[in-house]
Amino acid sequence: MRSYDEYCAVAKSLDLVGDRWTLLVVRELSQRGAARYTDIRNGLPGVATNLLADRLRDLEAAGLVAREEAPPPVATTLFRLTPRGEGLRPVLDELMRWGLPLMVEQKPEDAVRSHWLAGAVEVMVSDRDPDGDPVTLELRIADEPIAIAARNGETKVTLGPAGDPDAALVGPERPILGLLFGVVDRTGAEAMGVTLEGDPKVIDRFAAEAAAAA
Amino acid sequence: MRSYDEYCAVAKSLDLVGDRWTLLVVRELSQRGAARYTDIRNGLPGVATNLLADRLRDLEAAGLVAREEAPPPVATTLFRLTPRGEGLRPVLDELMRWGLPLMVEQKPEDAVRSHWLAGAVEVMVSDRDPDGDPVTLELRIADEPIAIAARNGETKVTLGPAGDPDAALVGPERPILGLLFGVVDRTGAEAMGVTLEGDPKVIDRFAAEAAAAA
DNA sequence: CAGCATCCGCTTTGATACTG
DNA sequence: CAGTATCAAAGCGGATGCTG
Repeated sequence: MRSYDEYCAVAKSLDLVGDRWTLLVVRELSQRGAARYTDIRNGLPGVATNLLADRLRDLEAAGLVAREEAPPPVATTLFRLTPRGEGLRPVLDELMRWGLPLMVEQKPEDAVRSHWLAGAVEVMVSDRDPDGDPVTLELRIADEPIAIAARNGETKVTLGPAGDPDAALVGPERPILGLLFGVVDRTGAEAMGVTLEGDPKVIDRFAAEAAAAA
Repeated sequence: MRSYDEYCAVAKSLDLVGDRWTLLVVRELSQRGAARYTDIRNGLPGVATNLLADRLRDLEAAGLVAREEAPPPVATTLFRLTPRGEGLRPVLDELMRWGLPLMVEQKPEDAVRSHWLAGAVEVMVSDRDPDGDPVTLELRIADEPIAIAARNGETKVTLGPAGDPDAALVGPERPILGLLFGVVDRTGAEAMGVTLEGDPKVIDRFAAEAAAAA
C-alpha cells in the first residue's frame, strides 16, 4: 500500500496494517499461534493465494511476522507473530468489540469458522455466579466445537470439544451467539433451531444481560 | 470495498471501516467534532476529493457520520460522527498507541498537523507530580501550538496557545515528541534544534521515563 | 501436497480539471 | 465551499501453472 505520508501514529500504523486482508492475516496468526500457509489460507476464505503470499512477505518485512522452517515431522514453513505483531492484539480486540453488534446480521454468503466466533465469545461472556460450582458449556457450532468453562468467576474459552460438558448448545451460530449475548431468550433461540442438551441453568451462568446491540 | 463475507466481528468491522482513508476520516471527525468538508480535507493531505466525498457518503450510509446543514452565520454543511461512529474511538486509540514507536521515524515527505500530534501526546503524557502546583507547557510545533496542562495528577491537552505557559518547547516535532516520550534527553533534543523557554523543571513534570520505542 | 509466481480482466485509487 | 467528471495507474480477484 502506498504510504499516507503523514507524521501521525494512526496513519503510520495503517501504512503497515491498513492493506486489505492484512489485519485478518494477523487475526489468524493471533488466534492460531504458529500456522502453516495452508491453514492461514483456510482461515481466510476468498483470499487470492498470491495476495496472501504478498501480505506475509510485507508483514515479515515490517517485523510483525517471522517465518520458521519446522523440522520433521512437521517439515514445513510455519508463520508466527513476532512480539511486535502480538502487540496488535488490543487493536483486534477493540475492532471485534466494535463489530459485535454487526453480527446480528448474517448474510447467506458469509463463511463461518469456529475460531472467529471463539474470540467474540471470549470478550462477551463472563461468569455470572463466581461462587457457583465449576461448569462447562459446549457450543456445537460451525466447523469445530467451542468449550466455555466457568470457575471461580473466571471464564476460559477453548476450541475443540469439552470433556463431559454440563450442557451443550447445538444449532446455527447466529441464535447461539444471540442467546449468549442476551439479544434473544431461550424460547426465541429454540424457535431459530437451537437445541439445548443438559442443564438449562448453565446458560444463565454465562448469558449476558441484554446487550444493546444495534 | 468488497465485503470479506465472513461471519466474524473483525471482518465485519473492516467491511465498514477497512477502506483506504476511511479510518483517517473518522480520526479527523473524532478530533475535530463537527467539521466542514474543506477542513476535513485539510486534515487529510493527499486525499483525492472524489474519494473523500465517497468515504463520507459511505460512512453516512453506514450510520457512522451524520451531515447537518448549519444555518447562518456558518451557512454550510457540517459533518459529525454519530454515537456509533464515536464508538470507534477505542479502536483509534489502540492503533495510535501501537503506532507511536513508528514516529521515531519521520520521512521528509511526511505532512504534519498539530491535531494529529495532540492525540499522541494525550495518550503518552501523565502528571508525574500530582502534588505539585498546576503547570502549563506549550508546544510551538507544526501548524498550531499545543497546550498541556497538569493539575492534581490530571493532564489536559488542548489545541491552540496556552495562556501564560510556565514553559514552552519550540522546534521540530520529532525531537519535541522524543523529549516528552523519553527517547531523548534535553541536551539531545537541543542538539536537534529544540529550544526551551521558561522553567526547565516543567518538562520533567510531563516527560515519561524512557519508553521502549522500537 | 505445500508454497508460492504469473497472467489477465476488473475495480479502486490518485491527480487534475471543472461546476453549482 | 462542496463537491462532480475524467482518465491513467495501481491494486485486487480468480484461474492456472510451476517447483520442491
